[in-house]
Formats: sequence, structure tokens, C-alpha cells
Amino acid sequence: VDEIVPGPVRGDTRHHGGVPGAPNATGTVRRVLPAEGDTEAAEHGPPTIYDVARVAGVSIASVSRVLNGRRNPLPDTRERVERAVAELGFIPDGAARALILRLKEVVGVVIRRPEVTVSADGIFEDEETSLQFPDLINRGIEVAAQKRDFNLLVSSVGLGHDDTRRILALVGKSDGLILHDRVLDPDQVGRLGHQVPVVTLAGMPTPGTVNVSSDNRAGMAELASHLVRDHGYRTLAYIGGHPDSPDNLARRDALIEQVTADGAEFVSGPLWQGNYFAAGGARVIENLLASGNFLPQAIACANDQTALGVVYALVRHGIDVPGGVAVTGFDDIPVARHLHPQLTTVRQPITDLGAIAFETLYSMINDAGGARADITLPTRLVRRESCGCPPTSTPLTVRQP
Amino acid sequence: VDEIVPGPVRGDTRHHGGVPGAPNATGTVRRVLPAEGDTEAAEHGPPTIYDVARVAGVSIASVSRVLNGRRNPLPDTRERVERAVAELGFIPDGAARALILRLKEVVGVVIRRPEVTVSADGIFEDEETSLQFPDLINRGIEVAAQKRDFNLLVSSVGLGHDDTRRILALVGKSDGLILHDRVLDPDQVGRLGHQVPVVTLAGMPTPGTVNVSSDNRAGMAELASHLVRDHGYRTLAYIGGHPDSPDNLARRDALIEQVTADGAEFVSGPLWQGNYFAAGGARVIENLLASGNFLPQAIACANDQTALGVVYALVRHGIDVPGGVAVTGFDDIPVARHLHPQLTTVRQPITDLGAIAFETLYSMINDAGGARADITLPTRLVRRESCGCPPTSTPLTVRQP
DNA sequence: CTGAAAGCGCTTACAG
DNA sequence: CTGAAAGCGCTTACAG
Repeated sequence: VDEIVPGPVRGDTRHHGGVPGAPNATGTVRRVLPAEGDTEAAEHGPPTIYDVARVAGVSIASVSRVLNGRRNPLPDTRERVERAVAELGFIPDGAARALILRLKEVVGVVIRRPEVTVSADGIFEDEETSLQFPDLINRGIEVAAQKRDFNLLVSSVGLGHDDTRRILALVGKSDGLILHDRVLDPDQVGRLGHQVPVVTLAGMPTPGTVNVSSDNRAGMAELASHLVRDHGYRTLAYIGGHPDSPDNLARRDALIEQVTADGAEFVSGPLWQGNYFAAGGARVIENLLASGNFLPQAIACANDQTALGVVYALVRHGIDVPGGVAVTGFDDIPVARHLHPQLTTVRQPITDLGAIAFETLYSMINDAGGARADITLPTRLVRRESCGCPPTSTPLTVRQP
Repeated sequence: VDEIVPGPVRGDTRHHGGVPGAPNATGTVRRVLPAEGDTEAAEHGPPTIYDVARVAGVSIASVSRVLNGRRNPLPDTRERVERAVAELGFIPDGAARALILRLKEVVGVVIRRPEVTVSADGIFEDEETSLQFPDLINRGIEVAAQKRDFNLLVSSVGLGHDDTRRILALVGKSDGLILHDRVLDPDQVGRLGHQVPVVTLAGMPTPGTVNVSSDNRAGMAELASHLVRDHGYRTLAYIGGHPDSPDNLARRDALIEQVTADGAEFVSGPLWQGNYFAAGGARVIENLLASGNFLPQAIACANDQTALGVVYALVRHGIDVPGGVAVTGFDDIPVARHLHPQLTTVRQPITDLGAIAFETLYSMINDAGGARADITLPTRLVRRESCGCPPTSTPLTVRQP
């Protein structure tokens, strides 16, 4: 029996019957059994390195070497492989490559997607709000990743969905994780950090992971000083982002500190709670006005999108910005400079944040070395019109190289 | 010699010496050689299914079955596996899983990142322009993908970079591709379509791939009629997007057709070329004004971001919108409703576009079945203020469920 | 320079 | 129900 049955001896005998250039015929059979006559087994699925080797008349090792530029294959070998690759339309399977290399060249990124909330009157907030800031960060990550031949694998989490399962699946598909703000609580981050390289963006510093954020305190302090000392505003308020966001807390604290230190009054209360989105900012103003509250001279918002909603709501109610109330943002997203009035804000190096997060993760992936320090990037005040400053006369849409 | 050397007999003998719970010690050795004394080989790298099996005292097959909910493992088996998984912090390797399943559960998405262009006076345009529309589409893809346990693998391409290599690498890491507008020329798309399932967004229909787009013609025709018939504008112009964008061409053609049919005048010329970004729209206005051109009564822009820049530049020059010139957009990105004036535009179902692109691709991945028809989603005119309509009195930031 | 062989970490018929 | 074995498609020492 042993010598009659032509059972597979090595993996590559499975491929003996492939017809080069023949289009995939059925696409249904998964395991190719050795053909009876050993002559016309149909080709299934995309071509593999075995198919290329057979067509080129070389070993799979040579194919691999040509494709990866290892050693110096003979010109003849190289040409035959390249011809076969082109003929078959061969694309190497990343999974097999990742398995042997122990490197997927994939960075997992987890963002928090906006919740669909229901307000008191049973109306849903728009769930298609824009994630400008996170999207811009992801762009920074992607551009940096590209230079290392990495790609960006995105997953979003929301409240009440079994996120752990989703995140673990993401980990299994990547070499390391970058977590946006408020994606996991610090405990979970710490635990994850033991299993895989993790970088957090604007998160809580956790041993074993690296946190990348920008200097909220300095930026907000500079803004506060500008509002109080330069413009002379005596009453100020803050419209917060998500209450569990470290960025939000740092900005708020710095504002209160500076405003108080400069002898102005900080107005606060439960109504001043936003959610990082324009809708949230607008709602705060609506509620404030509806309940007859007085408005301070200046409102500092947790981010630009909130400021956008605030300006919108104020103008709707006939309140001029900055004439009636000054409004400022945080982030300096691209649209901020195209608004009326142009938005005064604190500039974060948004794409740099992403790029540095990736580079940090990349170094963690490559050497499992010891502890690394958290990173804080500088911020700076961008004075435009919404704080009360005069319009600038610089070119509108261009910048110096 | 044969019986003295304790060489690996099966793959799993490699794991005999692992110390459960011990932290990864060196992290440098890659291949674990059989330990001399066969007793204290250090654990390396993250735990595998063999480690879990050993700790749980079962076979790797049982571990796999528990983890994937196949068959009905005995409660005892299940518990021991779950305990071992928790103890070791085991996360299954997606690459190995993908290799055997022939499914990576990953959708590759290619976007075109904005070019860094140099204008005539040697000044660079801001490369951090916002990709709101593509980002929103990607969100739609991601949400749909999630429901199928897929993740989104992103890669961006730009002019002059060796994109083919990058895209092929992406293909190797995913089960299928969604291509944004202007990522590849139709020839390349067609070729790729032979090798892997491909869905294009607003691309040129190609045999073997499926194109998903929205009804540009109907939307733009509706807008044009509104401007000419309802508002009575007699001169109109169009600020284009990228000249090689099918969306752009369809919108322009529909506008010209309708404007002409309605007996109004269509103004055009080389200066009216934008690039889908705010900076491009603003520059068109600047150039027009600088060269002493007269402005039409209404300007329809290729998309909302362009309109944003146009409004900005007009207002800067003291031209009221819509009083002096009416301006409209296309897309209805979230920020459009928060601008002053609120932007009249054509609404595309942005996230639906992404979701449907994914679902189409998913079905292509699961059955390599025959040809599929291209898909066109409906659009509709959203009348707000920038066309000359009065402000609406509906709630500002909410919508009905 | 090149090829035969081993092995990456999983899943799943196939027997028991 | 469970385990031993095969195999997914690659890369890379190891010999020749």
C-alpha cells in the first residue's frame, strides 16, 4: 500500500498539478487532494509561493529571496521569479509571513466612537458628529507607520458593547496598541500593557505603558492669562469635555488656577458640562439661556468642536462673538481658522502626537527594553478673533515652508 | 546518536520547559533550543496555545474548541482552559488563525492623502488639511466591519510615492480592498480586481469590481434648479474638485446641464479649479478677485470644504454671503450646519456609503460569485442659508430618531 | 548561489 | 468528548 498511494510527502507535493495561468475554476474546494491521475488537479485560490517556484523552475527559498532581496540571487533566477510572479499575479500572504517573522507590521488603534445619547425630551443627538481630532491623530500615526512599513488597524469602542473581546481580537492582529483617550480605564490599560506594547494618548500614565499627551496646563494657562490680562475679562467659565478625560481635567484645572491667580472670577456649575462635540457645546448655551443664567465675559471651551457649537448657539440668540461673549477653543483643528469669527485656540501638534505615539510604540515593539518615560508635547496660544483680538492680516490659507 | 540527542519530535516539545506565570525573561532568543537538562528552559515571548494546553492539562485541540465554542467541551475541560487562559494572559495569534482559516477578518482601505503642493510664489499649502469626508466614510466602514468581526486596515497613498508596493503589502494583510476616490487609475483597479475582491468608492466602474457612489447628478440638478428657479440667479459658476475625480465631473456636468436648461448663464474658466479643500476654494476667490474678474450671483462648490474656504475668502473681502454671492457645497459634512451662514448643500449618506461598501465587499469575500452591479445611493438638497434661504427654526443640534 | 527541511501558532477532520 | 496529526504559506539557518 505504501508505494501505491501517492500521498503528500512534503507540503509542496500538494501543488504539483497546478495549471499556470489558469483562472481559479471552482473556488469551492479547500483542501486539494492529490489528483488521481496526478495530471490535472485544478488550481484553487490565489497563487502561493509554491506556484511561483514551480512556474519559475526554482525552489520556494529562491522565490522568497528574490522577493525579499536577501542574498544575491543570480540574474537568471531573479528574472525567472519576477516573470512568474507577474504571470501569476502573486501577492505574498501577510499572515504566513507574520507567523514566521513574529511581526505583523500592523499597529492597532482603538478610538472611542461618539455615543448616541438621548436627551431629556427624547430626541437623539446626531451620531454622525465629526471626530476631527482623533482622525487627525490617526493620520499622524499612519504617516509615521508607513515609513516603517506598518499599517493602521482601527477598531472603535463604545459604551456597553463587549469591548474586551473586540480589543483582544485587535491585539491578536497587531504588534502593539495605541489607545485614544477614554478607551479603557487605567486598570485595564495596565493589564494590557503586560501582554503587548501599549501607548496611550492623553490617558492616565500607567506603569508598563507610555503616555503621549500635550502640555494642556501650559497652553491653557497662556490662554487664561491672555483673556484676563490682555483683554481684561473679569468673569470666565469653562465648558468641559467628557468628565473622565484627563485632558479635560487638566485644562479645567489650569484655567481655574490661572484665572483665580489673576484675580478674575471663575463661573461654574452643573450646566457647564459639554462632551467634546459641537452639539454638546450648543446645548450648554441653550440650557444656560433657557434657565435665565447670566453669561460670563469669556467662555473657554474644552476643544474646538465645542467652541464651534457654542459660537453657533450664541449667534443664533443674537449674542455677538466676541463683542458680547468671547469664546475660545483648544486643539486648533484645521477648520478653526476658517470660521467667523476665526477661533482663538490653543494649538496642539495633532499629527505629531500620532507620529510620536507610533514611533514610541515601534521602539517598544523592537526592543522589549525597560521602562520608558511619558512624553509631553508643547502647546501654544493661537490668537485669532474670537477672543477679541483684531483680525490678522497674514495670508489666509498658506503658511511658510 | 539518534537516541541521545533529545531533539524535538513534535512541535509541542518545544514548550516542555515553560514556567507558567514567569515573566518573559530575556526576550532576545527566538528559537528555543531544547534545554540540556530538559528541565529549566526559560519561557520566551507571549504564551501560545501549547502553553495553555500544558497548564490546563488538556490538548491544544481542546483549548481551541473552548476558545472558539466548537462542539461541547465538558464543563471541567472548559473551566481548566479558561483558568489557564486567564492565568497566562493568552491572546490567540491572529496570523496563525488567519493562515489556517484563510480569512484575516481585515478589510484594507486605501485613502488618498492631500498633496503638499507648492504655489507659484513658493509657499506651501497646509498639509494638515482635514479629510472630513473620507474619515467619515471610514467610520461607516468600520462600524459595519465590526458587526462581522472585521477590522479596518488603513493605508494612504500620495503622488510620486511607490504606491504599488504599499498597496500590495496591504492586500497581503487583508481579505479585500476598499479604494477611495482617485487612489488608482481604472487600469490598475481592474488588474487588482482579478487578484482580490475590490470595491471602489466614487471610482470609475470597472469589470470585476463594484463601485459604490451617490447620485451626484440628481443632487446637483436639484440644487441647480433651486438656485435658478427658486432664487432667480442668472449667473452661476462651479468651483471644481480634483480634475480626475469622477464625482467632480458628474457634479459639474449636471450643474451645467441644469443651469443651461433653465436658461441661466454658466460662468467658467481656468481660474475656477479647486481641489476639494478649503485652501483651494479660498485661493480660487483670491485669484479671481486679484485678476479683476466679476463674480457670478451664485457659486456651487464641488464639496463642503471648498465652500467653507470660498465663504471665508469672500467675507474677508467684504462680500456678503448670500447677499453678495450665494455659495453652496456638496456632502453635508457635520460642520456644515454650524457655519455662518449655515451651508446649503447636497446631502450624501456618508457613513452609509462606507457601510454599504463594506457589506458589498464582505459578500464578495464570502462567495467569489459572479458579477455584481454597481450601487448608487440617493442624495438630496439641504436648503439652509448660504443659498439665500431664510434660517430654519428647527432645533439646532438634534434630530428626530 | 541554491534547495531541502524545519518551524511559526493556530484549526479541524479523523479516530478512538 | 478528546487527542494526535496534518496543514495553512511563508522565511531562514543549514548543507552542498
